[in-house]
Amino acid sequence: MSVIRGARQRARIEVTAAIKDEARRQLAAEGAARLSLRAVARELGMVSSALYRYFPSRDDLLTALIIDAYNALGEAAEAALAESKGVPPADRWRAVCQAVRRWALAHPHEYALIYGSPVPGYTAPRDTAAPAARVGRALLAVALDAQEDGELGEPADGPLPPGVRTDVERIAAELAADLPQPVIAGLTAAWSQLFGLVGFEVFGHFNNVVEARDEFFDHSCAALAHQVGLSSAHGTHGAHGRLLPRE
Amino acid sequence: MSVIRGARQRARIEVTAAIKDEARRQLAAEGAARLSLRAVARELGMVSSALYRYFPSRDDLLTALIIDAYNALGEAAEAALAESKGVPPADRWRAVCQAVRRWALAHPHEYALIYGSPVPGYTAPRDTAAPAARVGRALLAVALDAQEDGELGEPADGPLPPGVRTDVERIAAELAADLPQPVIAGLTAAWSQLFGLVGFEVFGHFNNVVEARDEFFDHSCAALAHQVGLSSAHGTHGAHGRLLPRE
DNA sequence: CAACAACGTGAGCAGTGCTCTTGCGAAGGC
DNA sequence: GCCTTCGCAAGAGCACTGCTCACGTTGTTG
Repeated sequence: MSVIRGARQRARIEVTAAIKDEARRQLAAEGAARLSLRAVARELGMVSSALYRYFPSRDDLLTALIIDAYNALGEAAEAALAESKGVPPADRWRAVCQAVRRWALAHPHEYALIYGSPVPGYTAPRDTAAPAARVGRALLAVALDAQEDGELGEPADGPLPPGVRTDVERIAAELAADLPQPVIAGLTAAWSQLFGLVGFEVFGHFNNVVEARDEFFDHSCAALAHQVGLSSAHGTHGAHGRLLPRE
Repeated sequence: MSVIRGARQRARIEVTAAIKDEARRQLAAEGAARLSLRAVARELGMVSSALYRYFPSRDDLLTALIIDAYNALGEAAEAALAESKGVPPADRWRAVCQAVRRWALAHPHEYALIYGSPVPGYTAPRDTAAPAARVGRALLAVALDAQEDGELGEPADGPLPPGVRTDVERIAAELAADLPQPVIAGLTAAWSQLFGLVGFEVFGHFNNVVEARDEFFDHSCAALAHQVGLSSAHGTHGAHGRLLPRE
């Protein structure tokens, strides 16, 4: 299984990786719309038709890049989660959010590929589901660890509508997350709202509106943490110097 | 100025409108990526090159559609604002949010055009700024009216970071909005977070996660209203039957 | 009426995704 | 060791795209 069969399969793996690398380069430079199979092949010194031995279509290449992007973003979030072990839950939350934001700002076209308009066919393949869930799982882990340490309050929202309750119960069962129902609901909302904040910044909707991007994002994330039920230690509110070094 | 000069100018206006209509049709049917100048010209019974007398390039056509989409969404939000005059501020807030969501779900490709990945050139023209601001202004109007009626509380967030304060002061001056600073900050965040919620639903990120979309969105919007400082009347929480008829 | 500008036409260029046939060289069974 | 099979690259080609340009036609205006 994991044994390398021969020179042929090894070459195939290498060429596939080279194609993805070059495609990612063009994606980062020009955006998904400008990504061209022929240009990738040209840069790699092969004929365009040869590329179809590795990816059945342009959309399949894009799908591969989508999965890679989800994984890269997920890794960034998980790294922030691991590094912030031990700090107060609200600060951990902000650390994970900032990691997501930083990755998005550093890779705007890849971010647009996964959280912008769904371009290939308008239906995401099944393979993207698991990588796409990694950021959400990282956010959830913050809440889980906070609960373990007894630092998780319950958000004082109104009662959950019945449909939301069944959704929340299913989510709790799937992820084996033994959290209060309002926390899971708040977490789901905060998850999407985080990408609202990040998307607005990356896509330029904050131009001429918000200039102090760093501070505004951090402040808004603190509010999100509160909404989820993560108690914030007073005083550490504006001091994100140690935890989140600038660049 | 407003007098119609002759048959020629009248024809120009009509043809321009016909091109935009057909383009909008193809946009709604297939998405921005599949929109083809030649197909539009073909459908209109003219030669593709003739189309360049009206729009200098494909991107210019798309820009026109973007402005139209911003205006259509803005009108939907403003209509909800006008219709909900007199109801409690939190309910008004939810009504405007639901209007935005409904328009987005009804016009997913147009929504993707304006709030998805920025496709043309990666820099939005200046003409889009004013139409793009209409939804934000509608949300702001809810807070302004609430303040007039003395129904605006102050969100109990931490103190605003200094950079955010200057941003907020500039926004308050530009829009002549005499609101508490934390309200403006919360409003800006809620504005972007609203599009996080809507975008996740339209783009399918809630698939297999949230099924009770209507209830979840309404519940989350109530939380957003609270974050802004709009006091919600208890009891009307889950009853969105009268205010927001299903379809 | 004549000059001009706006407009529609068709050919053409460079580029795209994708298919198909052809030939070559490595992998594996006898 | 030979031979068959299969994976792979090459090249031609199809249908399509955005866009340009020279050419007539036609409404507008001095």
